[in-house]
Amino acid sequence: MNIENILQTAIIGAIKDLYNTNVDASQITLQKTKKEFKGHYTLVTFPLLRISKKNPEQTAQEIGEYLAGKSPTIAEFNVIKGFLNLTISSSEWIQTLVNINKDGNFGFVEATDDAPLFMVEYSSPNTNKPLHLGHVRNNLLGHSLSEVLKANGKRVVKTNIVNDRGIHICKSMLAWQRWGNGETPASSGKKGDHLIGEYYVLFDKKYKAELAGLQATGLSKEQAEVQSILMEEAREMLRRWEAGDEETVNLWKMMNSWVYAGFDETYKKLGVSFDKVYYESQTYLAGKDEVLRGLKSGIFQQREDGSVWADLTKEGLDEKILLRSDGTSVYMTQDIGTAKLRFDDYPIDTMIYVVGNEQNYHFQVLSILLDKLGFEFGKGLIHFSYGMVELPEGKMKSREGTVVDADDLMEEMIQTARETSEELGKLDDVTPEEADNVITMIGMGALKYFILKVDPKKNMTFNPKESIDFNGNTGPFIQYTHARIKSVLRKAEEQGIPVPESLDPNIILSEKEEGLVQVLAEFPDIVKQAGSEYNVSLIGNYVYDLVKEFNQFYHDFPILREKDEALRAFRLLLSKNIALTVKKGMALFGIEVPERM
RNA sequence: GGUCGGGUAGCUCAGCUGGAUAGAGCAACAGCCUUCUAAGCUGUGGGUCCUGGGUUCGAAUCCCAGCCUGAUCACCA
Repeated sequence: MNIENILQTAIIGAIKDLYNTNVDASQITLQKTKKEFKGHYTLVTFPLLRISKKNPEQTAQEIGEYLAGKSPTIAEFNVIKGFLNLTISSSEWIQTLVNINKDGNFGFVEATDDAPLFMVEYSSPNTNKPLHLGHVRNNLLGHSLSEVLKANGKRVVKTNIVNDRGIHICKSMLAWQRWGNGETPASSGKKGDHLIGEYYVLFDKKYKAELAGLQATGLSKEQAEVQSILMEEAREMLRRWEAGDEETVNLWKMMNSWVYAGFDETYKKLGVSFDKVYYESQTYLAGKDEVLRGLKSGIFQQREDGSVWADLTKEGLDEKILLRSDGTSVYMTQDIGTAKLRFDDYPIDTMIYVVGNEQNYHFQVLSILLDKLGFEFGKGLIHFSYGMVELPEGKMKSREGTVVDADDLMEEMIQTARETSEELGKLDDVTPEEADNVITMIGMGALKYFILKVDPKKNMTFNPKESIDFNGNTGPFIQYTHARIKSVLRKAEEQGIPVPESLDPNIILSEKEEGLVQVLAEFPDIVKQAGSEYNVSLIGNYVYDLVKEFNQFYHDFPILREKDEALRAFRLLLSKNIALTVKKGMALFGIEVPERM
């Protein structure tokens, strides 16, 4: 039972005794007191005037007097206009801190075997090019959301659907076959996904040259596209693949394995992982069966040309094609198939798709279709929709070479962290291995925090320069503060000052100290809110607040030089628990915090 | 054109289940290192919360209309 709940209950009791009326918690507006006023929590009395039948000041005064007289929790109160500001007693904050310290799982709920099962799909790469900045946001959000859900006591299966089939893959394959001279990741030293990406680009280049050549002979653009030999060869390759031609399939397998090795490296560096990976090459046929089943039961309709459609005009949407006239699958068909397989594999309660907001419509439709087909999670599926990542110069465009490659970006971040650290003479006293470790944490922390602190649904601007700024609301600042706290704790140990388990309840605390405990105590609510709203950015902004408050405190109130033993004990225990909470909060972002930096 | 987002300080972003004088960081300027880590701290300046209506004791927050902006509306994925 936290202080806010205690207050709420006390206020409900006060209203019952004073005005003989029963109210529930939702009718009580309790908020943190603004900094410029004295107090910890503020009761807004305006909504209660109907019950008290008195003016705001009188109501606030009456409730204040009642509470102060009855509850030892409340040390004092003041009334400003209709606002009742309540000051919680120091001993209550001290008890709160001791309780937090005792709770090894502070802020986290342990999952039980029958807890709701969430499946979180994220990443979803194509195998014809390396991951870029947009994927970075996707992967970080997916991973972080999974961690937040786990912290809320949910069972989570992280999944990835790899788009490993289709014409785009064939383009890379064809280009490699034609112009590759047998180049492999091993022979060239290139990362597999980058190697394949190069051949995809090469195909595009050659294709464009071919088109230009054809157009030079007087053909229109459309005519040239039809006559293109390269494109026809790519299509032919796709047909051979679908027919199971051994040579083609072997080439496909070999090149895909290079890409997967490359992706694995990137995922590892990003710190993301999956419990179950699906491949579209293995799921796209299942969707077709589902659509045919729907056709048979009259949910879908077939047109004269053989194509199958879903009529969603009743739902306010359009008609949607599910099978082409030649019987082949479209994107939606594949997603239905993948959903079915997942549903067969796991007792999913909630399915979450971490996919960019350009697919909002797609998921709206998917939800309806799955529901019509009888999948229980269909109606309740959640599209965790996030906005685009733009650069200060504008949108990323592969054609214009403004795509930021994920591997390059991470390397750049870590490199900058290294340069800055060396410049400042940090890490002079540690081994090169430790230095590398810390530098990686900082570079990756900067990147992850910068992206995750922004509300997912908003488009954001990623400024590489600013993201590597080590001041302000950044990952490194949080990591830095953590390192300082750990330093204090280390020094305390060296000096033989123990971090206590319990505290003298009669210590006189400053407002700053009480305020810090108050912020610390909010952590479980923030985790809960982030989980229920599927908005992970709340975590980052909370941790930043906590860390910032501590940093300010840290300058004004020396911990180890405090002469009063009891007060010093309090500050040590507070520091320890703030460090721990920062670590837990950052872990929800997949950000490591160093012991020293 | 239909649908769905977004619009808050010069810039990047919080705040949005309605509450007090709208907050951070960056950038600018002025201070603070014999002190538990200065990757820090303190201070100053900076606002039509897109506009106009409405609901309310009270609106950045809710409702309506409009403006700007992004996404989407394919036998692409």
